[in-house]
Amino acid sequence: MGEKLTQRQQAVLDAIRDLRAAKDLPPTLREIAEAVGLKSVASAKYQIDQLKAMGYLEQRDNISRGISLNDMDDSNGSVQAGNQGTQGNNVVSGNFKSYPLLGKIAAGIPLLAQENIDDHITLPESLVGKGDIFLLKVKGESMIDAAIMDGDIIAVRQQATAENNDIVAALVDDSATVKVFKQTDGHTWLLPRNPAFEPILGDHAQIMGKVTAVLRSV
Amino acid sequence: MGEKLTQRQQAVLDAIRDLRAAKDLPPTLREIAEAVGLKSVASAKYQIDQLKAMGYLEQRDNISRGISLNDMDDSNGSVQAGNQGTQGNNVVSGNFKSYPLLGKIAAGIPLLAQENIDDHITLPESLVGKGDIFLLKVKGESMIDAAIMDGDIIAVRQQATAENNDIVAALVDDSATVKVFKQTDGHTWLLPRNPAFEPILGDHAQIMGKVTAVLRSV
DNA sequence: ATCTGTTTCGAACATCTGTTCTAATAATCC
DNA sequence: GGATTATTAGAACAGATGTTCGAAACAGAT
Repeated sequence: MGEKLTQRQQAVLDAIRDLRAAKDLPPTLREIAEAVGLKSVASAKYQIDQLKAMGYLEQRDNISRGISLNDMDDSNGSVQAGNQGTQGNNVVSGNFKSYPLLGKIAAGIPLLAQENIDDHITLPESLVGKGDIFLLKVKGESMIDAAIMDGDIIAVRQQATAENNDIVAALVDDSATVKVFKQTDGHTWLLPRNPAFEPILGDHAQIMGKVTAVLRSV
Repeated sequence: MGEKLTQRQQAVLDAIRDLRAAKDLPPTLREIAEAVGLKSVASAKYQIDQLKAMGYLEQRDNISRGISLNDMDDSNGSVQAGNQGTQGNNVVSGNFKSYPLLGKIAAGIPLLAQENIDDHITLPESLVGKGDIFLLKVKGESMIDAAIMDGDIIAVRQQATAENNDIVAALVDDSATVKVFKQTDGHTWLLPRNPAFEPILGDHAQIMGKVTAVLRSV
């Protein structure tokens, strides 16, 4: 079983792991086929059979979603010199979670209360980071020089305070805003990253959290 | 949902938890029916519907083994409307696919050949759009005014041509670059969105595709 | 090119699985 | 007891899912 994995096989294994994490449920053959770009279920099954024969996974007969991965990380001999480097820089893999997308913030209600939640989006945790994360849709161009555009979705890690130059989401007059956090001689400022906008005095603002990711669909 | 559970309901919940633990897979309605001693699938479904209405579990429509228990720790009886942001129960929305992250582009080789693929990332299709999508890691600041930073990951929909003002990924001298596509009087230009960079004559460039999404971890 | 082995596809099929209906049974209340 | 509700059962159906087969597409070697 020490064989080297083809790119397709690696993609299938990655897809199984990610899909399982994303939905908290092992994928079906069709889901695998679609995720990997195979147009036939039979092709997915073919790949599964190969990987099964190589010992990379198990599949229970005739059981829906009966695929389970076998942990065979490294330590396996016969690792050819070939593709070792590719696995190192895993940008995203593994943990997926469902994050709430906040809509209009209602005054006097806990941030993550049902009333504030518009939707849920499942994303890789490695993309948005650990902690209590929620999502916000950016309105306006005040942060354009920080490469955050109108309509972008930002991930925010909940925290009551921040450090200088952090990009934070804050609640000012019951509406959420994204700005750069800056504290000087006793005052808190929320700075835009756009010359056309004015800094906001943030002494009475409530820091929602720190921006940990930016997502944009164009 | 403060109702008291009947014996049968408790048995169903226990069975779901036990079966899931035993096989590392949520049970089907028939498996539940057998475990609890119900002779009809419909009876199991009836119980599931009850528990679902009471909020003890979720079930995804028409998805096999789509039952997941809701953590409602009875430790505190006063469960007010403002439920904590229990991240656990997903409202998983949309299709997930595994997309290849391209690394260094090798000359004369099809874009999506094995040699070019560094990794795979599974993302919601709704984020990156439909079509043949691949991912690229952005290097450099040439698109900063389009809110694309160094280190961002972009999703690219493969297509050989583009329309004016599209943001495209193109292959120039065997290296990938992200620019704005512009065609004027017989010439193709690849325009940066940063005054510090010069336009590139793209007549001999190969258009890889159009940028459909931008992802950034900060 | 031809051969050979691998991979993909499409379709048909069998089975698993969720859904919906009706009727029968059990439990509860008056 | 009778009436009402809750629960179970059965069957038929629809959809999801795994399996199998043959042909086609593909890649690599001869």
